[in-house]
Amino acid sequence: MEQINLSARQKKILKFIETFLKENGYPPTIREIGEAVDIASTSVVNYNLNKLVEHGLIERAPEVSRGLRLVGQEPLPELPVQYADSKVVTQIPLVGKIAASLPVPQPEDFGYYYDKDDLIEVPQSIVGAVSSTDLFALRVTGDSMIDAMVADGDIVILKRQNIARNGDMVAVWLSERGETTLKKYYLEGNRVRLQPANPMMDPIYVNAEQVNIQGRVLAILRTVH
Amino acid sequence: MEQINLSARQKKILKFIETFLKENGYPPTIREIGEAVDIASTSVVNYNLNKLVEHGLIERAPEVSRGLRLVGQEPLPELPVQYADSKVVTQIPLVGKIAASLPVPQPEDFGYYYDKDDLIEVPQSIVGAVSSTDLFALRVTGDSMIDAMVADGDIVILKRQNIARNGDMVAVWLSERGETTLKKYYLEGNRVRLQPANPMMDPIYVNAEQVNIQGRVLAILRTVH
DNA sequence: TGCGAGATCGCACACTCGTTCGTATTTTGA
DNA sequence: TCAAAATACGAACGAGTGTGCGATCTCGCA
Repeated sequence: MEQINLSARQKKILKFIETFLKENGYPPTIREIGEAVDIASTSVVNYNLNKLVEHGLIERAPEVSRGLRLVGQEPLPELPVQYADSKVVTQIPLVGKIAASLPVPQPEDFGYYYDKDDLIEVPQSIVGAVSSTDLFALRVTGDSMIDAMVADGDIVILKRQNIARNGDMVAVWLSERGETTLKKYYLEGNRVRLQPANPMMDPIYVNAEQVNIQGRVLAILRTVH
Repeated sequence: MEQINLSARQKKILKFIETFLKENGYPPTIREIGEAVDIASTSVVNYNLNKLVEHGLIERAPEVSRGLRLVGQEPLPELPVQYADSKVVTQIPLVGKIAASLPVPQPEDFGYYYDKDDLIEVPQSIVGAVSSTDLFALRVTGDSMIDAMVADGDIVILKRQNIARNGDMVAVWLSERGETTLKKYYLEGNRVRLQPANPMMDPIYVNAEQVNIQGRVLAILRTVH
């Protein structure tokens, strides 16, 4: 049995490819990998990717953009829940908070273990058949989402995904404004119309490349005391 | 249900994306699709891909090479989960709708039988130990509750009670105005201050005898789509 | 101290690939 | 039958993207 000896960078790269693929349905580019794991030079990413090929962990198609494939795809660790014969509740990790001034927490920020206190229970009738590993929840802090009809203390239940369909309610990071917001998403040409849920508020328009979709909003939950 | 009507080309494209993805692990480019289905122009492929997006069969990431994803091809739906022994959901009847112009439905209005479709499932962690016979749910219609941060289509989960403590969020019927509203309740002397959940809105003051408490709000649930 | 292999960096070339635009052809509906 | 809408075409632009190369850095080892 060959001993696999990966550097920290190579592990990060592998991990990133895995999550990127799951979220987007297509592999990342060399530059996207570099940005994600803090490598300035594309050639270094290329170098490490070739190392991963040598170890047999990935395959590459030469001269092909996003020409990556994971081999030996390991299943993602499951949430700590029991299976039973009837379906009722999905447990969703409450992984952080969301505010206008904060970017949405990323998976590497919280890893795959969750505090038991930070599990939100949601009836499956609400989240549907979405895989529970794609779900996460954030607590809203501050009143900055008022135009999305979301109050301080509300819990937003999201499906992690980076692209959306028109009309979806999404959590987006606006790079130019340095701002997180919840809006309805409409791609119109090469700009995006972000429409507040509150019908009395006006939409804002942003160039598509400045809109980073963090997840699609499935539900909003407010408990009063 | 909308009838999906695909042209032969669009079917071929969809089929090709599927097999290409399975063989390569990454999606095809527009030109690869064109070559496979005998389309000379990339713009025609682009055109038909957008049609598939309109039908909700694929998703596209703009300006991204191979930025395709099939929808409805998700990995197997997660197995439903549940605690082995304890009961984790309470079923609450959705007995009607609530709007500013309507009084809250009374028990005699809906009796003790409910349509099975009109049962809302709520985790017990949200409603606590409240007897399920005291619980009911209403669907908000219209935008009249915007100042309570409650949108059209939201579901309000209530405990039926006629008195409230200061700070409770309650559904009240204002007899003088002929109006139903959701507010925070504060008894101040012999008048009542009703404070909107939205901190930007001002409270209203009503004589105590004109305030008919219909129930205490336990939670508000909003599902998107 | 000196050496050499592995790892990293910056950069630029050339190909890849989504998008756009003007035009042509086919289909649709009154 | 005619005009509008839908679909198709071809070409070109420009940003996206993999690759190659020389230089620099790190670290173990003699």
